Amino acid sequence: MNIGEAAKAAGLPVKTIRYYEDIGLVRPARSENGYRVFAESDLHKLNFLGRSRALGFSIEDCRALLALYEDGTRSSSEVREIAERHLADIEGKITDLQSLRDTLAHLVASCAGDARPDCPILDNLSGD
Amino acid sequence: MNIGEAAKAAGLPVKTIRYYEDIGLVRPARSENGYRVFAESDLHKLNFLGRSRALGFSIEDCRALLALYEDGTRSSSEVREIAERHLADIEGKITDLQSLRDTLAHLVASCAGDARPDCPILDNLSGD
DNA sequence: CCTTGACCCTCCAGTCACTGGAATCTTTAA
DNA sequence: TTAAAGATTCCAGTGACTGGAGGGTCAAGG
Repeated sequence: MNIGEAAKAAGLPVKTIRYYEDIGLVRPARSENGYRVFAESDLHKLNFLGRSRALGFSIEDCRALLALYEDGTRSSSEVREIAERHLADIEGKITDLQSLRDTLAHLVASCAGDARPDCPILDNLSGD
Repeated sequence: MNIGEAAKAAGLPVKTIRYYEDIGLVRPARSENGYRVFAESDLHKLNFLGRSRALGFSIEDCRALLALYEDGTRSSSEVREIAERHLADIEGKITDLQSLRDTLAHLVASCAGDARPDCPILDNLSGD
């Protein structure tokens, strides 16, 4: 299976798959002409990576998760720790964004948004 | 006023201020020895930039906001538009993160997190 | 007068996870 | 035969800084 087909099957751009090989996340074989050849196991890894990335895990987290996935002697606590850290990270980001949103929403609501120059948004940014 | 003092006054790292000059957001004067000299107006701009960035506006948004701030003939609708776009962007991000959080929270909750290898998190990532 | 340390300068490289593009080769279908 | 599609490598750019090397400048203390 060539890279284009693998990309379709995994739902990832071709470029991304080449990048994943570059950084050692997948190691597809090569045929005589130099083309990458993806086996079922490679496809499985690509799908795993796609799902992990979609959940927002960093590449390094994905690397660790993939290693744990392939390690039959893992303990689920190792996996859970990674996921917990990521979850905490996301919750922090949500909190930060919510506070930004509240501030911005107030500012937007207070601005007439007409042809006049007076603008509470700019007033706020310039230090009131 | 040298860059170090300006950095303290604006609450920004020295490096960041140099970077802002690089990309044309501020244009401090120079003294004979080549040192940057920050006037009150420069400080004001730096504070404006710090607050805009803290609200999550992109550098290009900041550039536009600063230009509007300095343009007495602006209409507040221009400012409001930028803020509204940014607000919508943030709300989109919050929604995305919340859905990630929900998924992750379920996965974390379903994982024993003990010494055994069985792990619903990995099961999910590998496609069930 | 000299040194020390705190500043300041510029320029280059790295971050993260790709993405775009150039230049080239191989395969496939008409 | 030829054209299109798909493959290859390598280089550069994204956003918004940040770190570091290698140097210049300035005020205070001995």
